[in-house]
Amino acid sequence: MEKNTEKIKVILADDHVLLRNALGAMVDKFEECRVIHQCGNGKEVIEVIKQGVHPDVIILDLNMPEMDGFEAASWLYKYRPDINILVLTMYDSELSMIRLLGSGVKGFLKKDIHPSELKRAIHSIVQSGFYFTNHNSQKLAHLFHTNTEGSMKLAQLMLTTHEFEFLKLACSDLTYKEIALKMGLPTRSIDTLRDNLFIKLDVESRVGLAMVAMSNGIVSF
Amino acid sequence: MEKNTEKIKVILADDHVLLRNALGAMVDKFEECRVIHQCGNGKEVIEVIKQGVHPDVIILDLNMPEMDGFEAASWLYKYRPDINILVLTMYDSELSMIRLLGSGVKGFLKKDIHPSELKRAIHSIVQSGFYFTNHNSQKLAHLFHTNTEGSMKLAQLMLTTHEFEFLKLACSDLTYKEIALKMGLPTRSIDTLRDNLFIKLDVESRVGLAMVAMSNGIVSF
DNA sequence: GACGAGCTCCGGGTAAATCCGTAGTTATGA
DNA sequence: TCATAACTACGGATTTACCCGGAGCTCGTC
Repeated sequence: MEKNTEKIKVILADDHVLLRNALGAMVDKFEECRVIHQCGNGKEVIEVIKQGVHPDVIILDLNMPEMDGFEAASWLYKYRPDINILVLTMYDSELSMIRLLGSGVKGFLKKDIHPSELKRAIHSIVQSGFYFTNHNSQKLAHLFHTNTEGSMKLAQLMLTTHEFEFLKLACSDLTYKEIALKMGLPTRSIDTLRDNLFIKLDVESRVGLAMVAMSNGIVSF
Repeated sequence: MEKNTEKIKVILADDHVLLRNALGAMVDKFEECRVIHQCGNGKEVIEVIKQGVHPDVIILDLNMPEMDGFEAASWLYKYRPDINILVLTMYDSELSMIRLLGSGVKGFLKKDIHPSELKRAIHSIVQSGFYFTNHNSQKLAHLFHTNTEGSMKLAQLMLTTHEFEFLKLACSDLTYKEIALKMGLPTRSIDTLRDNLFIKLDVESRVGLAMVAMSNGIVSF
């Protein structure tokens, strides 16, 4: 079973068993790869890692129950910064990309790529420690581009802890007053948080906030 | 290539190339099945069908660009009611189930099932014309259960054309007044639409509506 | 026709969300 | 050290969202 120890050891995390299995079969067919574990959420990943398993790559889905890709990536970055993380996402969002970069994620893949791209990504991240498609690179380059609107846009997409927490709570039936209570902040501060997010995320209503949060995988549903 | 014509001919529609390919490879490995086409959206499916291709099963994803699973299923039901449709969805939603049943969909699959379940589903829908998991059956049975809250709940989940249209428009920055304009209805009617949907969908704010719409695949994003 | 059910429409009122401008506090860096 | 920016906090004014009750309308059923 475990004969060929030179193979790239991959852990796959996605809550959809069907797709995870299909993807796992595909990765296993890449000759130099071997899926050593499949997990349904971030917690399972961490448990496996804690048991001493040391993969070369972890392919993380963003939306998962129990513990999502964001949280899992943050944990891994903190306690096992040597493990390469490749995030596989439905969305093409600068917002989550920025956050994930902060969590030490070194590669992004949209789910609409060609299988050969996945293969290339795995090799790239193992060999060079990172993987970005041209598309991603362009986005990043554009974001970090100084002097222009680029850097402003980057600043915009850096959400503070409060903003992030608020954004998640805004995706509910809760009143701003109730959200303020939950966050331990005065209602007025919530007003400012909201107003700032309206500008940062380029929306003009709470529904807009909720839509952005969902379409960027920030809230799981 | 096309030697074994007795195989079950499958068309696969999902906008995520990676997952679609992985899934296609899996289905192709089921000995009695053969994926004859892969499509990225509903429009492509319809084009293929119009060209005279006649599959035994079409496996449809719900969220797709251009033309989503709802629209594709409706078209197929109208013009090719003999083709079996199997809907593959991320969500476990009674709301979309009801709507899809009305579009002639005869089988549902959540993306978190085991591969063997997919195989069983394909065979079942080809042989008996339908496929429901125990879970689905229970949901349906519960919905159609007369005399109790069941039938009421069914009625609740049957959205009118206006309600459906409003629900989609509610997932935006538009004001109710603006939505009213777009729909050509007086603002007061929008009020009633909203109030009814609050009850039907068991939420108590517009954000709640948006969340339900998104988590049931009613709005694509 | 009488009836209820479902859809559309309305008035008036309260609470919430949104907009405008202002200002204190911290951290960062020239 | 002073300037700058980012975060937090506030007051007051306006618009929007939400809630309550009522009423006409069509349609199918008995």
